[in-house]
Amino acid sequence: MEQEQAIGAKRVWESVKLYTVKCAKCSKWRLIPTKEKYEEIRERIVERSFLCDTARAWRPSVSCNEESDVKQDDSFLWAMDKPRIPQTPPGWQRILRIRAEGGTKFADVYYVTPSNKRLRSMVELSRYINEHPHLCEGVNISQFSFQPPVPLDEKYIAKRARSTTHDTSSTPAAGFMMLSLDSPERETFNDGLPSRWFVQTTEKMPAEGAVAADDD
DNA sequence: GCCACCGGTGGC
DNA sequence: GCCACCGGTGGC
Repeated sequence: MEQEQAIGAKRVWESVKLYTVKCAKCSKWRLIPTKEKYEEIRERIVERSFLCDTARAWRPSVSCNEESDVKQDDSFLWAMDKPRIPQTPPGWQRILRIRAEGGTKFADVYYVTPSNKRLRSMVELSRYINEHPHLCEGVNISQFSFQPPVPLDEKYIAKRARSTTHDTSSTPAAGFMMLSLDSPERETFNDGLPSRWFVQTTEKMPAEGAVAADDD
């Protein structure tokens, strides 16, 4: 039997590095330790408000009296995520890729299948499920959502290809990211933004992987 | 040659 | 007007 050797070969790089959710009571940001936990919270945030108390499950000492885990300043790129996105089925990955600043879109969502195939849309997904029933037992399309987050800083996206040719040294959006969830209390944000999830990245990163090594 | 990334567009 | 979908392509 061939192992999953091939799986490690393809590197799938998630833009989001950090996840945070806002306490519905004190409005402070609490970091979420894992993507899995974050997805669990995100799925049910509307029904179950997130509180600092919730974070005690992994951080017993935390309370509303403590300072926010993260400051909402511009050292990060923040994006609002959507609630009710289903938890990713076991064996699959839901990947968020943030695009470079100044483009026409903010982010792409895709799923990586148990056989390490990258799917870009519901069309591709349902085709895959049909063609690989043995890999997709107990899985159906209601468990998937390609809904991307939106940038908190709307200037991140160029509204449209404009005549103004700005020669930005367009930095790759790759960086440390933080995905965070606002409290679900109010239904409308400032300009009727639909939900209150956020993603953050740090400032510019030189390039993917460039930082890691001191060379050799 | 592959595939990550981006823009175009058709359907709503 | 928006956005889901997918084709093109540039960089590896």
